[in-house]
Amino acid sequence: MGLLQLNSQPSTLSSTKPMARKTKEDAEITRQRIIDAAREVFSTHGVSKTSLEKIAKHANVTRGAVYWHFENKAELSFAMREQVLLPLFDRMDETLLVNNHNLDPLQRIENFLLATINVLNHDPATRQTYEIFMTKCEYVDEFSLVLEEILDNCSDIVKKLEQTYEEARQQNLVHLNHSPADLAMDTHLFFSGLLHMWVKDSDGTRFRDRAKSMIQTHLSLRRK
Amino acid sequence: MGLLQLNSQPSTLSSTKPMARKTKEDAEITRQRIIDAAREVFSTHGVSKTSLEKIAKHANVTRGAVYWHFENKAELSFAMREQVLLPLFDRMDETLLVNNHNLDPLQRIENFLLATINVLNHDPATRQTYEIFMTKCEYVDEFSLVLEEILDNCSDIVKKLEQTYEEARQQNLVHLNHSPADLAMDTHLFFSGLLHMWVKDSDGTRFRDRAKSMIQTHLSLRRK
DNA sequence: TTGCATACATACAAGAATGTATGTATATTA
DNA sequence: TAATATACATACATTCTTGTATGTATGCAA
Repeated sequence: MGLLQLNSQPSTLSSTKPMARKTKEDAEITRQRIIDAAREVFSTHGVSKTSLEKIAKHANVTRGAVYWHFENKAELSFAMREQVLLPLFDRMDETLLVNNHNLDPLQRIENFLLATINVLNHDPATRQTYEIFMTKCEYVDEFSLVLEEILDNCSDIVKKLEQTYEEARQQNLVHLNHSPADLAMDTHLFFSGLLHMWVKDSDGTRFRDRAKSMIQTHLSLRRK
Repeated sequence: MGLLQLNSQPSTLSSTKPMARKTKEDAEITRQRIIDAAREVFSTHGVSKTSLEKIAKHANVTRGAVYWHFENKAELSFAMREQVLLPLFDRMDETLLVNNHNLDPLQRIENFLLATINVLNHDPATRQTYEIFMTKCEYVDEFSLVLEEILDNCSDIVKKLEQTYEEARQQNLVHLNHSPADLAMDTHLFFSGLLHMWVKDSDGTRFRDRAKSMIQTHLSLRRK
């Protein structure tokens, strides 16, 4: 699926003569096709056991094309990761920090968590990318850098959660005997665990259906 | 390290003549040496990029020995995993369920979480194994089975936590508006997230020192 | 329109890893 | 003590994968 010829050229539908393309737009399409193919193959065979040859074939190109657009498998997967990370952080800022529709801070936190789960439920690309980087990827060599990035991002999330909990404290929505910093970290750890469970329950029978309910429970646990 | 000759034979310390051993005890030692070597190499290079040749050399044996004791790399890593999982579950039952020293249920939960972190802090083998299976292993092919096991184990843990929270409820230690099941799942997700953070913060500068404090906070959040 | 850079495809060389087959010396058992 | 199974070491064949080098057709710029 997703492997139909996407040429803008007169589509001679048989690919007997692989004609060389070159417009910048076509190249960009090829690049994206490679990323999409990589995601699909990674998610079934894991990063290590996926050769660039498999990815290329899945994208209807040759390894030449892959090496043209990406230095190697690691760089390709990093590009793949960025495509879902950037929207995630945008969503976080929008949902969590912007005072939407006069929602109270705790509701904004709940909405942020629910929104993330929603995206995972409805966007296969995001879901697969999460699965790949959480259960089908080994954080060694070049991938060690990703671990550092993840820790940085976590700090960022905790910081923003803390900011929101601070608002909640000022509005007297939470019990006063816990600091916003602690509440933020507890929520972050909860959500991190939730995502891991959600991803691991890939057939969706054991945990995924409980996720949203658990988010509501978690928030109600700290509302005054 | 850990590669000293462990022969019970007259230790001709130079290994110029690799003599064939055979007592059952020696074989068991060899088997354990292979597991130890695998753990060390896995934890630096990841499972996929570790060849059986590397493991064998690190254990001062040949691939022949590895293939004698284990079917393949997957089976070897499964054996490695079992060695830390069994003690974990024993510890859980002891710490969590047995009514130690008349500790109240919430204290027993706290102790269980703290004890697990303590083991990670003090036992390098357990720590490395956790790191391997959380960040240096891809859950595809044969390893998919491990994911199922993990989900089963999680259900087990949640069940025991729920049991303990039920005790706490009966002793009026927690707020009554949350079910033991929800409290248990929330705690499990918290701890799952905590372990992932703990493991990822491998240099220990960002998160590990906060772990114990976060556990105490988490428990105090639900104490009446 | 000529020429160069782009966007690939193809070809090549080399190493690495796996599984198995085989050799072999020593414990163990009968 | 002879026979067999154990516990490996060694050798071999094959497959996969990677990186790079090279070929080439086309878009685009001057």
